[in-house]
Amino acid sequence: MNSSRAGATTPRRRGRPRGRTAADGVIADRNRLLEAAEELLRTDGPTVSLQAIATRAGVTKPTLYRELGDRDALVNALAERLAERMAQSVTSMVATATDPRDGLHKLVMGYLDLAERDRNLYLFVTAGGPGDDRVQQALRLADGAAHQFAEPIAAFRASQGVDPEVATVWSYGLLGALHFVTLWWLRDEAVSRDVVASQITSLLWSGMAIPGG
Amino acid sequence: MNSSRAGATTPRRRGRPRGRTAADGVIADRNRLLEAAEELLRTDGPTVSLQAIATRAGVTKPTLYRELGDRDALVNALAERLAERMAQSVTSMVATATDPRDGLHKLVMGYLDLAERDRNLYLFVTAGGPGDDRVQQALRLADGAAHQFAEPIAAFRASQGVDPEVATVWSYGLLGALHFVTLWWLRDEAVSRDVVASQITSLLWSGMAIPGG
DNA sequence: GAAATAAATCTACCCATGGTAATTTTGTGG
DNA sequence: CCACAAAATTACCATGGGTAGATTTATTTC
Repeated sequence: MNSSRAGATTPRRRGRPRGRTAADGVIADRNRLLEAAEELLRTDGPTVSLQAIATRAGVTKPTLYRELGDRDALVNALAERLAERMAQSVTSMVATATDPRDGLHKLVMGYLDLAERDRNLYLFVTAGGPGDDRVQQALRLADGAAHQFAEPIAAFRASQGVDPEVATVWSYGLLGALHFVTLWWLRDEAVSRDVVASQITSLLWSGMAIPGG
Repeated sequence: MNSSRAGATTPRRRGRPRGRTAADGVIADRNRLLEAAEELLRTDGPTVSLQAIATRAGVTKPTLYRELGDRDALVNALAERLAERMAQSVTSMVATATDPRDGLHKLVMGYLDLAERDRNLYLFVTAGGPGDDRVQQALRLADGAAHQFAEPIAAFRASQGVDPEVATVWSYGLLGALHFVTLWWLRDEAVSRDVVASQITSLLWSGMAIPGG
C-alpha cells in the first residue's frame, strides 16, 4: 500500500504535442487514464492520489482534470466500468441458473468473485474518498445495479400476483447485504466464498423465519 | 453544509491553564470535545474539520489530538456513542415486540428512526473520511452491532434445531441491507418510513421466495 | 504565406486539512 | 528557590485536490 514514486514515465514537453490532429484520439486518452488509475489501484490500494495517476499515465494533473473532471468524476467513471464488469460477471453466471433461487445464488457468487478479483477497485468505488456527498459515494455502485435488479423483481412479482412495489427497497437491501458481507469477507477471510454465498443466499431467498417455528 | 467560522470561542492563554490540578477532569474534557463534534456535525454536515471541532470546544488542534487521537479515533469514539444510542433505540422498541417477526420490524424502525434523527452523525460514522482502511471505516458501526445480533440469532436457531453457523454472515447481511436502505431513504425520501420498514422487514424475514410459486 | 486564433499541455501556484515540533506557562516535589 | 512534569498554544510541515497562466503546436483566415 505504499505510494510515492509510482512508475514515473517522464511527462511530455510543454505546449501542445506534435502530430495530434483535432478530435481523433480523445477517447483513447481517457481510457488510458482510467487504465492507469486501475493499475495503480491494484498495486497501491484505494488511497491513490490523482497526482500519482496522472504521472502513471505520462501526464500531469491539469490534463487529467480536463479529461476526467474532478476526483468524484474519476470515481464515477471507474464505478461505471466496474459496474459493467460486474453485470457481465453476474449475468454470465445467472444465465446458467436452473431456477430463481439458483439464479440468486449465482448472482451472489458472481458478485463475490468480482469483488475479490478487483478488490481495491471495489473498495475505491464503494468506500469513496473525502468528497462532499457521502451518500452518493456509498450508493454509487448500488444506484446503477438497483435499477437493473428492481425491474425483473417487480416484473416477476407482478406476474405472480404479489405486490411489486417492494422492488426498489428490496434491490437496495439486497445490494447492501451483499456489500457488507463482501467487505466482511474480504477483511476476515473467515470462511470460504462458497459458504458465504450459500448463507447470504439463504437469508435473501428464504429470510430469517424458521419454517416449522 | 458550509464550514469556516464555526462558533469560534476564543482559545485560552498559552501555557498550562491556571487552577487545574493533576488528573481531575480529563474525561470531562474528552466528552466536551465529542459533544462539540456532534453539534458541529449536526449543523455543518459530515465533512467537518478537526480544526473546526477543536475551535468549537474552545481548544486547539494539538489538545484535541492529545485527548482523542487522530481523526480515525474520533470517528471511532463517535461511532461508539452512536452505537450505544442505537442499541438503546432499538432495544426499547424491540422490548414491546409480540413475536420474532414483530421484533425485527421494530428493530428496523428503531434503526431508521435514529439514523434520521442523527443523520449527519450517522453519515460521518458510516461513510467515514479519507482514512487508510476503508473496510474498517465502512464496517465500523456494523462490527459492534453484528456481534450483538449474531448471538441471539445463533441461540434462537440452535434452540430450533437449525444450523446456527449462519449467524455471523446474516448479521452483516442484515446490517448491510439496513444501511443501504437507510441511505437510499435519507437521500430520496421517496416513501414513508413505515413503508420502508415494512418492505425491508418483509425481505429479511420472509425472503424473496414467493410462497405459492 | 503570415497573422490570428484555437487546442493541448505543462509549470507553478493556492488553499484546506491532517498531523506534529517547539515554545510558553503553570503546577508540584525536593 | 529550583528543577521537572503537565497542559496548553503558536507555528509549522506535508500532502493532496484543484486552478491560473505560460508555452508550444495546429488550424483557420485573409
